[in-house]
Amino acid sequence: MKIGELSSTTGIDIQTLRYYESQNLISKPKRLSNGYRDYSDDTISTLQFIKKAKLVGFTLNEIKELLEIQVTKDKHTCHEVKEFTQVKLDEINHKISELKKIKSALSKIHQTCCGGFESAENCSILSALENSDD
Amino acid sequence: MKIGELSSTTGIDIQTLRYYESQNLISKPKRLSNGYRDYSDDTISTLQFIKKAKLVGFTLNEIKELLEIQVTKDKHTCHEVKEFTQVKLDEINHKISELKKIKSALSKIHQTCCGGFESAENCSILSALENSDD
DNA sequence: CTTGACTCTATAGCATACTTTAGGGTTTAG
DNA sequence: CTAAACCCTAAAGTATGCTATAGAGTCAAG
Repeated sequence: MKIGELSSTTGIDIQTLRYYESQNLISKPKRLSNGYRDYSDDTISTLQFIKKAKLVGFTLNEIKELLEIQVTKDKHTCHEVKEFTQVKLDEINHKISELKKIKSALSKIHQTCCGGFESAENCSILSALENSDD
Repeated sequence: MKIGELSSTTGIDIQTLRYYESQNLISKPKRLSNGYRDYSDDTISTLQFIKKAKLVGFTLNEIKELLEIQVTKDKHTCHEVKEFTQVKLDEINHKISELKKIKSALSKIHQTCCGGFESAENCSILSALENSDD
């Protein structure tokens, strides 16, 4: 699979794919005899993961760490992996709970704010958050 | 409340506070007779919201939009607010569901990966995501 | 056999979100 | 009254994550 196909499959710009390679987010692909990059199908799921992780606020470096989770004799012990995944799980739980707060505030605005003729209560995200009792 | 106190209260750098002001994320505070900024307590909750929204991947511009939600005679109609909050709610639901997928993959690694002596199955985030059937 | 679409490397530029620097005034404790 | 700790503006610099440009080779169709 050449870079153009990978790009249209994943919706990630060709330049960005080369950039990700330079940052070691995706492994260096084989090359065709003419020097063109020749990607394996596995790369697609890596890139889809990168897109999703970026969406929810992980940096490229954090994503690299997530992709590097592995237990190998010479690199990472079980203990390290357990510890790292726990830290990341805590982070993710925190993110989910913050998103839920923002969600309930927005829901409140969406549902009640425009009930009457310009009823002004809970019309700002901050007041909707403050009054949230869930 | 002077800028230093606001900074230590919120954990946001003084320079960053002035930057947020310049980007109109927080409103311009009153000034003391000596020209020092004099913040009201309201600013704290705005800044806490900014921190949380940043954490979950909103840009400063998106955060500004969220903070600007208001139904006012001359600016935003109910319809606009309804539409905008719906779009943001969809985005947030998407983020939550992506976070949950990553969470369940990490959980799987955390729980099963180190069960035996370097059992190698599901030890990468991608294989844990692929095998996820929830 | 050439033209247009594709690929390559290397480098420069850009948007976002800070962060630091320079140069200066203000306040407060000793 | 001075030194440390605080505040001010304006402008330059930095890190991250792309995005565009230049200059060149490759390939497939007509």
